Amino acid sequence: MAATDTTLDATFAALANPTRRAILSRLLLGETSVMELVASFDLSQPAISKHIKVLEQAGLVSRGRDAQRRPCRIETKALAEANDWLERYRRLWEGNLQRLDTLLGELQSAPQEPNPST
Amino acid sequence: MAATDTTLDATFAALANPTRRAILSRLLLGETSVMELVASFDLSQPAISKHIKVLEQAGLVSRGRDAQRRPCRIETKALAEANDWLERYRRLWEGNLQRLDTLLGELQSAPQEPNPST
DNA sequence: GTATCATATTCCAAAAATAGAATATGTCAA
DNA sequence: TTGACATATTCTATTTTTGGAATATGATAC
Repeated sequence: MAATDTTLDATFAALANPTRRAILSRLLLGETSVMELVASFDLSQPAISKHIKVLEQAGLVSRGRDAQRRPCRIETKALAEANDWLERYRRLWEGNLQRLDTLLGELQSAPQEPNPST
Repeated sequence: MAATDTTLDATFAALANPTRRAILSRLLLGETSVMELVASFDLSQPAISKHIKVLEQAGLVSRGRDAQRRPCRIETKALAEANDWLERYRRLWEGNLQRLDTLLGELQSAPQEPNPST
């Protein structure tokens, strides 16, 4: 259920490119063909096809078939896995900060002297 | 407040490497010096220093000073921004699926014939 | 000052990412 | 069939990433 190292590598690497993130944005509006994406992105058709391939191999998009078109749609599983990884870190670390805050709060509850410099 | 394209590029690219994610894991246990990381990772000291630099430039870690040591600690801001980006997509897309489910549910509430193949 | 330890940087090589041009494949319509 | 359109792949060049060896810098101890 948890993402493997390799899966996360592919997912984060796919998300590290602004064109690919923009493609995902576009796909939020609905299934989109390659040529539609080419029209939006000032990149050659092969370049867009390759970006789609990267997204597909990372499991972030899947393809359908509509006559000659191979419409792309977003897949949330890989997105959710990357999300889970980040969430876990964020929570653990914010847990640390929370404990630090608590500690500092406790120290402050038993003050020795007023602090001169703020 | 929202992450720029460039920020997200750097953050996701930094997270796309398993060694760098492992470094972040280690940092969850607390501030760690470069040499401690070198001891854990079967990579040369320069290699580790460079990974730290990537993480630092992505805003994922910051450095302190402890005599000759430059301990690394995790920074949550960049992590949170990447997290927000993913969350937004996940929610929007799951919203789409939700609406689709609703639509299918509505269609099913007014059935024409029993469905023969499950 | 010098010696030592921790870290950073430079230099080099190998591998991967990115992009376009040309070309191949696949699908449909007539 | 052929022609047209959508997409994929190959080839090539450029850039970036990754890593190690050697070296430089920086901080401390003496």
